[in-house]
Amino acid sequence: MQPLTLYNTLSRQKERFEPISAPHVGLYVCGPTVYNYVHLGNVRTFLSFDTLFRYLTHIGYKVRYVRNLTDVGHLVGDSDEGEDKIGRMAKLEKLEPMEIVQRYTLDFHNVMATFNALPPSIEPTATGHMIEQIEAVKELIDKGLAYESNGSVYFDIEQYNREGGQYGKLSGRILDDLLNETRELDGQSEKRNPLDFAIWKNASPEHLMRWKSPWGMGFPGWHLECTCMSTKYLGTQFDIHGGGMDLKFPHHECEIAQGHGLNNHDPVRYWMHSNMLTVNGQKMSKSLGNSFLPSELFAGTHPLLDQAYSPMTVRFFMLQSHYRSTLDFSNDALKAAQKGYRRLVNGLRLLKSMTFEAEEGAVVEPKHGEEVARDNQALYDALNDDLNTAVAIGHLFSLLKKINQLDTKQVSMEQFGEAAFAQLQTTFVQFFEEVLGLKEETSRDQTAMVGGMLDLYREYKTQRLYDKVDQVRSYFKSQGLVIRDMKHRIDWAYEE
RNA sequence: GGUUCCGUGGCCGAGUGGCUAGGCUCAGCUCUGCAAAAGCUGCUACAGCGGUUCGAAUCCGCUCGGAACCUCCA
Repeated sequence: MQPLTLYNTLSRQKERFEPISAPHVGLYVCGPTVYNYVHLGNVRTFLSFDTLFRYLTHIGYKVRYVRNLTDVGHLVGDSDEGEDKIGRMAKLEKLEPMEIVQRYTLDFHNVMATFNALPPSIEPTATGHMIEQIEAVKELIDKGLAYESNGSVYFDIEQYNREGGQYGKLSGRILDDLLNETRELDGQSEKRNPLDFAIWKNASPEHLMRWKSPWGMGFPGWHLECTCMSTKYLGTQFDIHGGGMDLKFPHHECEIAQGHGLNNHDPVRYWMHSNMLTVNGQKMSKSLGNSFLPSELFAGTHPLLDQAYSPMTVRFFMLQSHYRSTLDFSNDALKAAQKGYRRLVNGLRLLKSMTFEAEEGAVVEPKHGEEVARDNQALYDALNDDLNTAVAIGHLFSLLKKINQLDTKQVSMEQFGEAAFAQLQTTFVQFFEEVLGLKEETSRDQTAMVGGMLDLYREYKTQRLYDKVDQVRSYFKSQGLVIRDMKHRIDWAYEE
């Protein structure tokens, strides 16, 4: 197994990754709230963890990757007093909440597939785990860590800390500071302490989404679903929990409190947080109104873009930075990424079409094999170092040079050697496709190409080059197309 | 105000004590019917000021600039 190190937010340093029970790895990532289209900032986080999932799998772990869908409980606006996001959209659009959830879930899945992200092993929903959540609330009340107030239930942070909990340890916050700085908010009278967070919310009849509970009709608090679902599918303690940096506080802090409260030990060994995608140095977010939708990118319709960019260009662009660094989104940066990505794809195509052939007794220059082996090792080293995809890509470019040299015969296969060539193929293809999740994108619109072929056909016909004419016809046929050679017009059609 | 992070060559972006990351752009060369591709070469930076050290982009301090979190957000 590779000596993988990961940056653990809890310890604020890179740590050697040791799973609880190798070769099995439990990975949980906070998924989207499906009340709107996902934007590229959201996508970046999911692609970062997709790469982690791919690499863990590549180096031999059996990963159970759980990524939830939040379809209830995530509130709009301040604290615990906002409206439910799904419910709000449902009212606005006069739809059933489940219609909202369905629409944006489908969009999310499409977008992730477009970016060549692998689906998680389990994709649980908050509404599908109502029983587990109600049970967890009961248990926390029984343990004296939560209290009911007006039909809502709150997690008691002071009590939790009195019993040895360390609320704030993930985000580096000191409880006393938090207490001193908390603003006064409306409706806090229900809580014993402004920092206490809702694990169950009372819901009045106007609420579209509400469930029966021992505390009346209501819905679960946002933080609770991740605790319940991660516990259910990965156990009370699992290996890796990921999410965007903006979830560190309070969401993940609350998850630790709930998990610890329920099971008397921390729920997670390694906490990983991916950094934000920025636009002109500012975080991309819906509320700031500077977000890009994937569809705007593919169509090039966003006002800040001067052309369209393909999904793989964007994936490559994101991989060229480290997941813990902010990444700034701009035309120039994307253009550079597009060029680089295409060069690598061209290399991939060449490499796949090459075969080793050499005369017997040819003299092999060992340096090629050594260099390929060195790059291969460097690729592993880079990814083992907290998933440094940027450095890994650098080594892919180093291998690309070898591919091009072979292709242009600047280095002969004889010199290169069979073993070196085999490793070049394996390493390049595996890292490019399997680990980094990049792939060749065929150009989608072939209308222009067909038109050009048709022009050639006309030309050959005029010149009475009937061999060529037949050749062109058979090309069309091989693509399921036919040429319609009519009196006044030549056109193509789908073969019927 | 509190906590944390960042400031790298024309652009993007790795790198945390000595060993030129890489990509894009630009210039030159080789190759070449043209065009391209490819290969080679060049452009050698670390916000500013101090300090530690034989040696700092990398550690420490200050200054300037920017960001995230502290409230829903990937």
